[in-house]
Amino acid sequence: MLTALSAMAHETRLEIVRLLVPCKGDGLPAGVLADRLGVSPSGLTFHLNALEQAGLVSSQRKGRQVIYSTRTDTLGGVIGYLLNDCCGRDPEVCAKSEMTDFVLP
Amino acid sequence: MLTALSAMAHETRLEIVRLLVPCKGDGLPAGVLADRLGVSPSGLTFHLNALEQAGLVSSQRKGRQVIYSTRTDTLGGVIGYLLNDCCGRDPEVCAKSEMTDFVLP
DNA sequence: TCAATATTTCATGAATAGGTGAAATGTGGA
DNA sequence: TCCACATTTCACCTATTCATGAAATATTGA
Repeated sequence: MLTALSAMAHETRLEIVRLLVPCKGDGLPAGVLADRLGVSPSGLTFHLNALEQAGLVSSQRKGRQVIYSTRTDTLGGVIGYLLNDCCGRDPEVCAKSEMTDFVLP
Repeated sequence: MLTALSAMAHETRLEIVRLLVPCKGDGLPAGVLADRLGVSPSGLTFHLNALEQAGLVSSQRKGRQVIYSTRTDTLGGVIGYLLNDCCGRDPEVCAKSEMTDFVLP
């Protein structure tokens, strides 16, 4: 579980997840991700490996491209872990997590 | 937001949060945390600083002890950020986050 | 087979995280 | 005031993370 949290605790990797989630099962090729994020190919691979090892994304070769997509089960699992296991479904925490206008203190 | 995620992406710090959440506003003194976690005083301070800077805990001196408690608003905010901002309230992610029996893949 | 495209692997180096223990600080009681 | 307790600060060291660029690998089409 920690590896999944650590994996998400990086700007580029969080951005990868944000780009992939709306694409659902279709995913996006590594090259497109690299372009949109403005990172080098090898840099992207580094981060994709971290996400894949954490079970947050999966990959599938299609021709000469490699398509990456999110694993919604793991993604939900991480959030559920924080909500249930770590915060014990504390009512105040849960209530705040429903709000969409949160700004860091 | 990233600092909060990074702050939680560490075993000791996650454990601190888990110990503090059920204590609500009462919190726990640093010494008690150090004992329960089996970490050195200076090591504990290091992690408490990270959590406090991320807005996840707050501290208050009471006599010679320093009492730490969680900030449920930030805690909920982090989870809400993942759920709303990062995963766009994706139905599958949300559904999985409600489950309490998740095991890492 | 050759060349072009897409991605990964590898070696290198800088920056940061985090553990340890000694010293410093703040607080209360004798 | 002096001492004990509770916590923080500091210096030091090691391991890890991450960025970079060159070389290697896989795939397709000419």
